[in-house]
Amino acid sequence: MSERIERPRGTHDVVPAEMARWRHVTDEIERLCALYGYRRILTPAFEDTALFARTSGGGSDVVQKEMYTFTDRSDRSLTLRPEGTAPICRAYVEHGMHRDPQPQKLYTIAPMYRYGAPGRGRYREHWQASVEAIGSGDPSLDAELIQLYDTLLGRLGVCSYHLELNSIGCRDCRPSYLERLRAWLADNDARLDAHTREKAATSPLRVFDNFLAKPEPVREALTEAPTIGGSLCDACVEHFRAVRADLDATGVAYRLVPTLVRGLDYYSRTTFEFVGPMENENSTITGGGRYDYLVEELGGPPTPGIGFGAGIERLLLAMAEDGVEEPPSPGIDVFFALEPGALRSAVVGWLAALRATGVSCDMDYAGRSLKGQLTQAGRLGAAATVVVAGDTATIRRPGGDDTTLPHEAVVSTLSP
RNA sequence: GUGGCGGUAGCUCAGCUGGUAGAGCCCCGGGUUGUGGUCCCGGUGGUCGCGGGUUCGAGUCCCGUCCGCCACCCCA
Repeated sequence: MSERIERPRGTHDVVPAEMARWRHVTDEIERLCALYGYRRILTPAFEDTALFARTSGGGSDVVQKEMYTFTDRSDRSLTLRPEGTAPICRAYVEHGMHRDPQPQKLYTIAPMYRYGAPGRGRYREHWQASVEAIGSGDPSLDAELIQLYDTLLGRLGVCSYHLELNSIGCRDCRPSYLERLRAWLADNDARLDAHTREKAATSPLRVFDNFLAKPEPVREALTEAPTIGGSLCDACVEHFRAVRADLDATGVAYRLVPTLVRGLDYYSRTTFEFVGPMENENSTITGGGRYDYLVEELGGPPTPGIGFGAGIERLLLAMAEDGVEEPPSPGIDVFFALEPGALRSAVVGWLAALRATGVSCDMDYAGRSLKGQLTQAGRLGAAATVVVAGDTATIRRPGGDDTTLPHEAVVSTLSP
């Protein structure tokens, strides 16, 4: 035997046995997106490295240590997409969608790539639904998008989760907040630990990350730090109020988390995360927010936008965690089992004729005994099993009476 | 990337202080059975993650490496 080749670290296969669950999730996403007016878009798996380097932010973990970047044979720097928003915005600009009716509601379901340490619910290649509404700053759109995902969780049977919500301000108010925060961090430097100091130097907004893991004195100190919520400009306060009002109106529960900052730098105003029931730390099933400057940064006109990335694998884990039953996989219509001595040539013709009329059917290709063939019919969930003898065939249906027919009548009897 | 735990049949796992590999499920066959379910009998299937070392002898001990999981970190 040759040396065995295994799948690369951090990747996974979706085998047929899992496909019913997988399809259940993606079908529901597609159904909801259609219901909310989102249209599907497909973008390349790799992009110009600059697309992510410029938009995600140089200080972000994604850019700093998680990008799959490579040069092709012409020395172009390319990167396997780590997230879905920037590519969709790039396509929005590139195809002049800003000239189409606004907002453009777009979504994709596609694999994303991040070179991080793998674990449960954490993959180097993972699938995400990326749902984006570009071209409107209406706060109702923020709420609608959040409500869409909330509805998805409900439809999929996930109930152990909560929604964390925050506003991180805009161009007008965030800089002054940052200034105040920086000043506070400098004044209180002695009360911080090394980790927090490091964050304070690179991305001050993130000093609140992982709050619960910090030493008690540091936590105590940070509770005194100014939060963005107290520093929003009037427009941002009003926007956030309107978002919450819509969420209240649609019955979406949320927790205000004034320290919630997202991992990508392009966000502004509304940010949110849905946190699921998983035991380990990878329990964020969806994260998203508003990105009112992203399109502009990509060379388009000033254009607001909002979206989220929903991890498919984590959704599946959350469903498993909540004990959601597997949807029954559909069986085939007809299975042909041959008595010893029956001619296969006739059955081959019947299969083709029935399939042509839309009847799904199959027979044994493993040399099984009749009993084995009947077992196989059961495994395939056949609605009808046809036991083929020399000149006749007997149609069996679970719970029904057997019908024995001459060969000539088989196809017409089984056709719809 | 750092630290901790783990890796035995397709799956879930057993294998005591080193003596040369087992169970259940699955799969295949036979029998039973008023039909494809149940039950009974039998069978196929293992580079013990990989490589090296210690030893008369390694699944078992040591080193390296790969993979998984957990924590840190961050997120989907």
